[in-house]
Amino acid sequence: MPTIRDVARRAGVSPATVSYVLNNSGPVRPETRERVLRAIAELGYHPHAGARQLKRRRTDTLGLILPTGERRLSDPFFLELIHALGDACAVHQLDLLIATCRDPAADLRLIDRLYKGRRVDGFLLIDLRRRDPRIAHLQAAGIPFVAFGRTEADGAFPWVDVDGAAGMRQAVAYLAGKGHRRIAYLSAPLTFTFVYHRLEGYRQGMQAAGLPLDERLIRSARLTMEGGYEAARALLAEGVPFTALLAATDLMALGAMRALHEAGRAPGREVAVIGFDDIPLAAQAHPPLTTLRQPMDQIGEALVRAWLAAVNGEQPEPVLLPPTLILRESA
Amino acid sequence: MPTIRDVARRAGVSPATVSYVLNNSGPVRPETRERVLRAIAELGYHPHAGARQLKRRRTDTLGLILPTGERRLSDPFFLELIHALGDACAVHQLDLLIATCRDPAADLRLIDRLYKGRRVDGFLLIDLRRRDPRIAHLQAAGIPFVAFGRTEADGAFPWVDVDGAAGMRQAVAYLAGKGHRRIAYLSAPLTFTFVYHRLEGYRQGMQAAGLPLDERLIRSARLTMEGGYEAARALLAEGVPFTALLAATDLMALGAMRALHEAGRAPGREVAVIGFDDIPLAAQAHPPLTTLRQPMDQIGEALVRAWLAAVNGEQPEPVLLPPTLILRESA
DNA sequence: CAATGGGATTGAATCGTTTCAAGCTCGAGG
DNA sequence: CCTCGAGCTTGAAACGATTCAATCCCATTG
Repeated sequence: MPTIRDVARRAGVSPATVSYVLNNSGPVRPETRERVLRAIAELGYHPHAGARQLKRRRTDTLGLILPTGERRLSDPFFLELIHALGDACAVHQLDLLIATCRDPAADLRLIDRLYKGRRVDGFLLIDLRRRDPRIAHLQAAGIPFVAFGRTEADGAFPWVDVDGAAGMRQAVAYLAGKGHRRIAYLSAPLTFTFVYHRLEGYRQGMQAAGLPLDERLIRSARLTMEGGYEAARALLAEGVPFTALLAATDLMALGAMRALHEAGRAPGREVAVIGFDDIPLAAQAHPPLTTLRQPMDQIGEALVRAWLAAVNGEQPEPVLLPPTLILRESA
Repeated sequence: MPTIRDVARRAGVSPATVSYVLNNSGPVRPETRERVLRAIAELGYHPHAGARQLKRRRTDTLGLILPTGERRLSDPFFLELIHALGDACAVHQLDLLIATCRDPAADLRLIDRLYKGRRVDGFLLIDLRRRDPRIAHLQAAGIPFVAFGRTEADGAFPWVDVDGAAGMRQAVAYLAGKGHRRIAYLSAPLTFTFVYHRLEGYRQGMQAAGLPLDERLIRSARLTMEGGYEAARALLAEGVPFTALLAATDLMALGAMRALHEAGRAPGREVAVIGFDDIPLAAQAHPPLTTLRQPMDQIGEALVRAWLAAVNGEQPEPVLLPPTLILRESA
């Protein structure tokens, strides 16, 4: 494999000059630059990442930790997120390092190992809890990071999030506009911040629409298809009347639709259903699921941008992106 | 951040000794080792990845490229795969670098950049086509890799795969054993090797069971839920009789179940349905989907193991893992 | 008691970059 | 014709580990 010296020799210059050309630092005469570039191309030279890293004290690598213990992230949404992140990283010439962590207690150690071992310049936190110990740890250790999602305190740390409350308000308003008055809501354990915000949005929406808030219409279930199915079944079994149903995630909405089908209350026709996320499955459901789309590309881009700022020692402003109501046939 | 010299100074030894302790290379007296380990712990020292990389000519990093162009990998199966890989990497103290590539033509260049820039020691190929240009490229360039899946030629390269043909044979045998004679099969574009193998397995299974092969029962569709839905609908619309249905993937099976429901032919009761993959959604379907489970943990482990061998210059034997028939209520 | 030998330890070179300070070239100005 | 300085270019010193060869220590043996 050619090194910078080989390039230098071939171009008849010194390694320093090659470096200047590579990084656009330092003044280089156009014809010299030309010669260097030609030599690079001819040799198929690529700078050695480790060596650069050693000297520049930068890895240009972003660390993403996938929790895989209690709640294994099997929601297809995360696959979309990974794709979006990968794309955004590519745009900014960054690499994406993914680590999994079975033991939820061990992820702090994993973070330390990756950062102190200079494998990554900083982290991207996903799957945030309302009280998230990772935040304090990272802040205390002075490790740059950006979170996808917020914590309860909304303390001063950089995050990017989708405005779940606004989304749900919009959904409720839409349903209310169509005459629905009894709108059920499938929530989930409030450990996760986004679940909490979305529920708040529902409440605010109901209030804004002047609709009474019947707590019996609010159910908590697991964040899976099955969770949605069971919650909807329970709701139907208890005979609490409702004409529309909002779910915290698409997956739950899909499960709920299943329950409605089985109960003979055709989703879309007899009961309006709206989900959240717009996973690929949503469009393929029957009927196609009306949902609030998370702007994946913007999320990826915002996260990476904020991450870069954080790594450069800045304090990037939080970013709150609006979801978009995608009207399909389920509502 | 402490370096190896700091540790050495604190332990009263030379950097060389610390290195020996860290890597278990070279002889070190127990009490010296003890002192060094204490110093490491006290300082919270982690070796600098870049520096090691530079000297050892190893990154201990495995590259995974997610194609994201034509066929964006939105099948939840890939999320499971990523998890399994991450876990296996953790076991072997490796890091997992994920890159996405929008332009299908550009992935060869991406491979070169990552490898020649010594960001990874080798690659993991997924989503294999029957004729896959990446194989030739990697072989020609002498870049270590392991594929998840095979190509048509089954040329001499290391791969790990799940025996799709065996799985489908088993599924057909199971159905035949229950008295089914007319078993429909939802296939997909044969570009992907696994699709081809699974179809072959179906054919072999039918033959082995002494069942007639009615080509009208074999449909090709897209590898999505919608694809399965449409294919099943077409099948029903044409009135070709069948009492059981096999699909190339769970996602397709899920779509087909939807079509059966709509046509009033209750899956599980009136039509037996079997999928392939055992994605998390399968167990949550209604009825829960009988399917062939891919042994994710074994796959991850086998891939990483083979990858390590390949990186060490060996020619690891291909590994063909058997899927397991998971009986649920759909068949 | 001196020589020997093997295990433990160390000094120094090296991996491939970046970057500072120093050097070179060449045209303009005195 | 010399000096000066701007603009390019370069030599060499890091960065933080690994590893070979050399040295040191100490117990054993003749």
